[in-house]
Amino acid sequence: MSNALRQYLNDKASLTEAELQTIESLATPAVIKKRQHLLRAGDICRHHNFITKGCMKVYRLADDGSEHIIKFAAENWWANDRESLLSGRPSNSYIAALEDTEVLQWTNPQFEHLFQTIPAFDALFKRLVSRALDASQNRIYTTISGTADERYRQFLQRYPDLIGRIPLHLIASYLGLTRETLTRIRQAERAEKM
Amino acid sequence: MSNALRQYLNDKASLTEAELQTIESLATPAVIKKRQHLLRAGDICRHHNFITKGCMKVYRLADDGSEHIIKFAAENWWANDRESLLSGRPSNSYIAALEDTEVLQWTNPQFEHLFQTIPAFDALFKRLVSRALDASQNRIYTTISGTADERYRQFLQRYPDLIGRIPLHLIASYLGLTRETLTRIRQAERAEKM
DNA sequence: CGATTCTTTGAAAACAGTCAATCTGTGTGG
DNA sequence: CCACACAGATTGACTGTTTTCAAAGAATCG
Repeated sequence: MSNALRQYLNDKASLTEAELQTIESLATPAVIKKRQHLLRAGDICRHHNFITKGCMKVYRLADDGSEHIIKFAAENWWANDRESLLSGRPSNSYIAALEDTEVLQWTNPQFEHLFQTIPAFDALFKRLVSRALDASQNRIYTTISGTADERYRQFLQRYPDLIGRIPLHLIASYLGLTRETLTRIRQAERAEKM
Repeated sequence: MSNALRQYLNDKASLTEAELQTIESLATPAVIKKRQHLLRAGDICRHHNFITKGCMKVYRLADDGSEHIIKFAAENWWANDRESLLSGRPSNSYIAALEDTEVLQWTNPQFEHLFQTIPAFDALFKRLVSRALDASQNRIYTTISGTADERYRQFLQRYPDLIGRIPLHLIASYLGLTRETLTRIRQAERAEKM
């Protein structure tokens, strides 16, 4: 089994060897090839997915068929529709692989079991959800307060490792822009530097 | 002491009378008059604030001095800068009263103590933070995917109790619009219905 | 009443979206 | 190895939406 998870957990929490093994033993590995879906709207999200390799997009489709990216998730990120996963109701979101991707999966009952038996794991997730909420609020702020190019600059700062890896039209979608507008922003930026 | 908290907690969690009393006994009431601040950017957020009466805005100031509303909080809502409260670092946000407002306050150590001694309280907050994260992601989606008037309609649906209570220019700020634009959207809506 | 605060209006300018076409690079199958 | 298809990026002209600025009209409060 990949040790990406081990490194991640050791980095983020203090777990005993036995606890690590319990967590690992409940995980099921899965491979999602580029362009394949891990989840579709209407389906119920059944797993917590930890990405050990590759990259995915979490997105929704608007009534007019346009795709809007909620988030990207590469190595050491979690990709799932929490709302569906925790409520058992159908998902509003799609999750698809942007590259050949490897994930580790746990069902929600398995996760609950881990929470109850491993306090440090419970604490880790409290922290993660809490941070995710803060990050989400920050994104709301930049989205409502900034112009298109401020949003793009913020994205560059926050996710430098994603640029070059993710097609620009998907970044545009994440930022709430059309691909053409993003092209023009980048063009203007280049002009500025000369 | 106000029993708004009691009703809220009984509604959201199963707590014994003794647990309720513990929670209440640690709370400090405070009154914030209309237009007064509960928190300013640069200060450290020291309390979890539960609103028992009134209404507040949580906002940030952009470099150009413009105000952008992160959220509104009326009765039975929590208003604080979580990032500052949990990290101990200075806040980026302001919190101000839109009406004369009464809150109950707990320090973070008090909250941690409650989490550790009252499992149902811990579970309640896990749920709250989790839901808040889902709501935040949903708001991001509507913000990046919708037009100004779709965002406004969504707001009406989601927070019908806030309209009429909160000045329109603040709602515009929440939606990432200018007040003039919101006026025009509402005008168009009215025209539509005739 | 006078002073704020809030809302509306109009005209012009800035901004972002749409549509259609082209260009680029990549990879696949013949 | 070439030809073709395909995904991605760019460009130009045009349209539509939103902001900006300036002003004035309601509403509320002391």
